[in-house]
Amino acid sequence: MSNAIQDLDIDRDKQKLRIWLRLLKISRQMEAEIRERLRVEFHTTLPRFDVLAALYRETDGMKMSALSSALMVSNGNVTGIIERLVSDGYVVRVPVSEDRRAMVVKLTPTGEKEFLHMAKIHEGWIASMLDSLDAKDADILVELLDNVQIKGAKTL
Amino acid sequence: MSNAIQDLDIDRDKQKLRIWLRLLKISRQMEAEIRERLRVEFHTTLPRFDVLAALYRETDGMKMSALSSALMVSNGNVTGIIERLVSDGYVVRVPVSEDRRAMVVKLTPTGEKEFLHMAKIHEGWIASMLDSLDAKDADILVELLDNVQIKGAKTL
DNA sequence: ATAAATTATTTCAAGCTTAAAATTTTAAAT
DNA sequence: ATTTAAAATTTTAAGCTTGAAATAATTTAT
Repeated sequence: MSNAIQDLDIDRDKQKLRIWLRLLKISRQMEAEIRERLRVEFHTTLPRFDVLAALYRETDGMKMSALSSALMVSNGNVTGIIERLVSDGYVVRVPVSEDRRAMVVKLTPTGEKEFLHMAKIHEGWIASMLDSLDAKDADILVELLDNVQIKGAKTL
Repeated sequence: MSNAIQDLDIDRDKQKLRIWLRLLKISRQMEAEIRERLRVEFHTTLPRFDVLAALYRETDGMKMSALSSALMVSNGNVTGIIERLVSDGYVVRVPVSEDRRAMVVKLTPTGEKEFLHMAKIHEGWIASMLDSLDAKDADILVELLDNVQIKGAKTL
């Protein structure tokens, strides 16, 4: 490979790195803000919110393993979060009759009500945080992001 | 406000939410992959790598408070990470003569050498993960991301 | 000079997170 | 039928993370 082409590759690598660092900064800023608001407004945490959101989409409930793979976190992690949600009455564990190893987790009516309340307000937070983005840029961004494929990573 | 305009606002909110969810998915996928590779290849963690990266940029070292605000994490968090880096010989704590409350943290030669080694390989990981992004789209994306301002969040 | 407020850092308790090991149950192979 | 392998989940140990409280030192106000 010629030196000129090698230099181009290095520049490309640096540009990808820049994209990653910028992506990381934005998502960390937004995540920190969301965590803070969930804590102050709703006395809850992002992992708990994520679990409720996943369960809301599945009316019939989810197995522990389905939850952990949907959220891309470890099994043991979900165990702990569910324990706390159960003791708060937002979620129930139901044994699966066909498979005595498995547990299905479902939202309680209380959990569903609480999630819907939070989700509505949460959507407003996101919109206000991304206020600087005009409709045209948002269209381009959504298109670009939808087409990004992370090579080497598990595809959720 | 007319119903038609209200509907547009709701659509805009949903689009912002979609951008956020997509952004979050990408950064979590990449972060998970990077954490995994740091663990397997270098027996280290992302927070430790982040601290080394911050210290590498500041030859004269950083105070604990400067580190925690640069990384957008709590003071107590940095305390623990630095403790482990010190016991591994990658970092030293130097008392500040003018202010007996403060501590300056610096890379040791070992820490710098180790960081440079990892950083070079890390850059390659990022580039390969974002391989699906062609140069043209990468240009547009970097431009868009650079202009995003997160309203209501602390600006790093 | 003294008191009060601020700043730098650490400690603490609680929760999040992971990988690895252990349990229990189911399925497959012999 | 028995053994073996695979799957679902929990437990455990270690590290990350936070907010709040505690310490210690500096700065500001009186």
